[in-house]
Amino acid sequence: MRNMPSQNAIKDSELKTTRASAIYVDLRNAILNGTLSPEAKLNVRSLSEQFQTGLSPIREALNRLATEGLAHHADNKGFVVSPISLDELDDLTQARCWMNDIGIRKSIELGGADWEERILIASHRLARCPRVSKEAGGSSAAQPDLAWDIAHKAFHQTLISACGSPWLIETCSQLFDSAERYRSLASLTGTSRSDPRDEHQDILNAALDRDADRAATLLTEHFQRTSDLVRRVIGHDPT
Amino acid sequence: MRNMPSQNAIKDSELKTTRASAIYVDLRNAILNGTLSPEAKLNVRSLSEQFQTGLSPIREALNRLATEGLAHHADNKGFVVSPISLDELDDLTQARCWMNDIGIRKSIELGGADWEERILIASHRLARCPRVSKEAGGSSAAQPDLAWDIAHKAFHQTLISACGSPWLIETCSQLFDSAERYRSLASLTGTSRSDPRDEHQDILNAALDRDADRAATLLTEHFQRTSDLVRRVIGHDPT
DNA sequence: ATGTCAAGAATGATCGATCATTTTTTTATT
DNA sequence: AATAAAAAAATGATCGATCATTCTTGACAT
Repeated sequence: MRNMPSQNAIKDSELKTTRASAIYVDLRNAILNGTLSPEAKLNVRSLSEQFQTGLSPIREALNRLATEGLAHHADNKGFVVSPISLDELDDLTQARCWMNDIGIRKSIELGGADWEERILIASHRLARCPRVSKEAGGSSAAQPDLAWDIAHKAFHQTLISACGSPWLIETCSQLFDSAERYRSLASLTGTSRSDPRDEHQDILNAALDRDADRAATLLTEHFQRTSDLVRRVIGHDPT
Repeated sequence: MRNMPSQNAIKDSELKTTRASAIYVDLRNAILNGTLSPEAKLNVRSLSEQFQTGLSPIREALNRLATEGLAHHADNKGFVVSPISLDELDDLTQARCWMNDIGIRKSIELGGADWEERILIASHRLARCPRVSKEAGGSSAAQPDLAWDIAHKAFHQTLISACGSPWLIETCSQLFDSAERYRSLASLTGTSRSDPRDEHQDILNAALDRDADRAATLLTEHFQRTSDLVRRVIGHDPT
């Protein structure tokens, strides 16, 4: 109710696209990185002031978010940021395990030398990313490490990119984003666990070794471990 | 471009909900049953006349459909009914096989007596449904058999309903609908193949026998067979 | 004929006002 | 004080006008 997306009105994203699309992107990011808290009311008029725009673009953006599952909508009741729950976290984690299991096995089966190179590069870039933001600059507060998040997602998506199914790839992308929301809310971004770097490295090696069983197992354990961590943090303070 | 959803303006669905939601439902059905052809332009003004309403509700409905994947949208270019392709059909079929394989195995593992009864009933209702519409009544042309479609989906969804994953159930639902669009376009609704009734019956029996491997295999073959049929029909006339 | 470019038309996107519903506050009653 | 009904406020949904972009058309030059 009090958290608001950055007070940027019609800025970055606004170039080239429509207002509705720009706002959609901004709101989506705000939800994924926790700037907009679960269950926060998405008041159309308030948002239209914040974004210095009319009601229509806001409404269109909200409709997209609701269809996507990041917001909830009830006729004549308006929009709300989707709630989170441990049950949904479990469901999400299970789905990620299932989907990525298929994805990496298929990729190992079908992926060529180009795929190997791509996962190698993705892994390398992820390893190079600092886990926490530099805290430098003179502007606003310490931002969550966007670069790491991007590299992280790129790595996971590249792992399954050779599976041959656009549908599965897209689904995994959405699942990754939904899960990222939980990671953000548990403040696990970048500054993560014991050593995720090693986990990613191990998965990479298994994939390069074309050891499907090992890769799939490591990947599944990786998701499960992340989920457990999030659960531990979120499970305590009942938002 | 010429096919239009039934000229009903603000009718059935309009009760109780908002215009946007009612129109969303109508348009969605029109796309799924082929009334709106793939690639058909979804002109906002035309639609607003057809539905006797303003621009906003139409736009909201279209935004939802686009996010859902049933329509495509490009900024400043408007909306279009999503195109179909044999590639997408393959992708969709593969995804259905994967998802339902997991779903039915898990259901067989976790489902109790109540689940057995529910699939039995769903199967019975499906078997009872006439495969083609009665052609009776004095109104418009012979409608595709809506009742069968509903029972058909209910049967498949019930099969996986005990899998324990709301996410998987929802995903299968969306996949079913997307596939239904292909079935409709190939005019396979109700009046289907050699004998789908037997296929459904076999799957039911395997499920009741708790034979996961057999059930999963039959289910996969069922989807594959349907896909092949659709491919045969659509593959010829390149829409 | 073909290609280019400038109206003009069509369509998409946005705005602010208005209507409808829901929520909150106030008032009346026990 | 507690409850219920009524009024007021707030919010969601919709409308029609307007602005912006894209598409069409046709004059013109080559």
